Amino acid sequence: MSSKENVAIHQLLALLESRYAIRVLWALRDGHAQTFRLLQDSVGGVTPNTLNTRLKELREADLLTHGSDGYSVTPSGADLLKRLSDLQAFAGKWSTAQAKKAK
Amino acid sequence: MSSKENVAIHQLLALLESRYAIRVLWALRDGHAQTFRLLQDSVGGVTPNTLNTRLKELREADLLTHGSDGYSVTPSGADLLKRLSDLQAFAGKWSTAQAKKAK
DNA sequence: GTACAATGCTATTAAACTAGTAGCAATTTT
DNA sequence: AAAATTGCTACTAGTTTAATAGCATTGTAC
Repeated sequence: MSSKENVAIHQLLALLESRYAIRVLWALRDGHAQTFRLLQDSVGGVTPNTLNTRLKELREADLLTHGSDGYSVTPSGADLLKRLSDLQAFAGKWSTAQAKKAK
Repeated sequence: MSSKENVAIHQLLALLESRYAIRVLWALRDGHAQTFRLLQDSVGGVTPNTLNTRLKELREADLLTHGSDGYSVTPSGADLLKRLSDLQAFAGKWSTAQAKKAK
């Protein structure tokens, strides 16, 4: 019971744990394609080397593609983003709670 | 419109993007506390240095605590895990799809 | 058809992070 | 009082990412 599903989630997390991986997907969550350089700005603070590495990994994972209009998420990537959308709401609550503690 | 919520999600992702961060939380998703060394085994392949760094960060973020029986998630951490639970299902679909492509 | 800007990157060096392994001080168990 | 278990720390080495510069290609304007 700890085999197949655990392997799957570990593979996925190994991919998403790399720095900027989720943020690249997140930047494309509106479905519109973005160029390499625009994506760099959207993500913020990522170097071209790292961005390119992430893009390769995410393409191999079939979470995004590169068409004539730039990079955009695949159906699979869109599915993942849908499942991550709750993070937005959580981040809001969590962030304000953190801010209160800090003072 | 790109300020508060984006800052929040970026703070959260900066935390969760570190290697093993999500997996530490994930290992505690059943609600039971785990000792440092058991956690090391549950997560798998993490060194004590790294695990300790993650635990500090996650404690400061109020996502987990350390009681007399070991480490366990806080209410906030449990909330986050609830919102991440869809990843399990996605990982399953995605993993098998990847396997097909590989052959 | 040629200067121009924008595209997707690659190259290089330095800093930061993580792995691997050993072991210690403090508590709990036997 | 041994022995085991707890949560770590120390140290060195390898991997990942940052910072900055710039190149080759394509399309656009004049």
